[in-house]
Amino acid sequence: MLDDQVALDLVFHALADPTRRAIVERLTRGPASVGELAAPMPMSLAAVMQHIRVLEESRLLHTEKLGRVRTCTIAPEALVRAEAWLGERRILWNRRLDRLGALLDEDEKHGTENEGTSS
Amino acid sequence: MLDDQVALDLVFHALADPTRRAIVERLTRGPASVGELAAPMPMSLAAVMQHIRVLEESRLLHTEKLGRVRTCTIAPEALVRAEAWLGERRILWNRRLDRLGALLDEDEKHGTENEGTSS
DNA sequence: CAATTACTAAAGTACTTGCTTGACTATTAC
DNA sequence: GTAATAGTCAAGCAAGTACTTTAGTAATTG
Repeated sequence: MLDDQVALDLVFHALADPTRRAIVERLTRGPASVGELAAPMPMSLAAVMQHIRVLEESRLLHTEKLGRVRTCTIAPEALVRAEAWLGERRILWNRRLDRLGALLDEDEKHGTENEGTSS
Repeated sequence: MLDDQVALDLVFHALADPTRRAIVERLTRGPASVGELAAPMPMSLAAVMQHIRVLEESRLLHTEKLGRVRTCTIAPEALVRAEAWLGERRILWNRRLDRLGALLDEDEKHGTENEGTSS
């Protein structure tokens, strides 16, 4: 529960940068080396490496070095976790709206005037 | 497309903080005033106000002031947008894995040995 | 072997965050 | 009107971020 919070911190923070999202987008099309990921980016390879480290620490991807090239692969679990958190919020919010709507319908039938949001 | 990127930057950055996620979680149960949101937090009301501003700028919530109390309400569109981005990545990744799996099955039938990741 | 390639490590820097405190402004209550 | 409430503004600060450059190391190639 507590580590869960930290994990979400890391994932959302990792995704809050366009370069890092671009890396994730690239990797959904298949694994790539650090060099391949850096090539289209308007910054130094060292900078891209730092982004990769952030993504790895957030568990959005994992890497493996073979010879002199490090290959990066997406690791979907972290992505799924973030999606689950968002989905949960959406569901709870919609459920609440439904309840509110139902209450309003009830009130309409009985001709009452107050909203009835249980504080 | 370009503003889209900025919007995602803002939403993910806003969600990368546990205090702000707690605010969003609270608001999924219904609107609340700044004071109500600040009460359970281990920081000054001014600090909570700043978090609320970040959330508002990311369009995760909207606020309205009536008399001397400002009421905050969740605004689900931004949340849905972030969820959509994540969902898209997951779908593309799974589709790729399916294709890869199908190729491996094919290869097995034909008794070939190479993987066939189109570089 | 020497040169190239593919990364890695470290230090420096401009900018941004997440707070704080203190002073201030409107409402509302007594 | 005076006092309490609910929020706002702004300055300041410690820590963190997103880069850079420079100087490496370990694999591969010719």
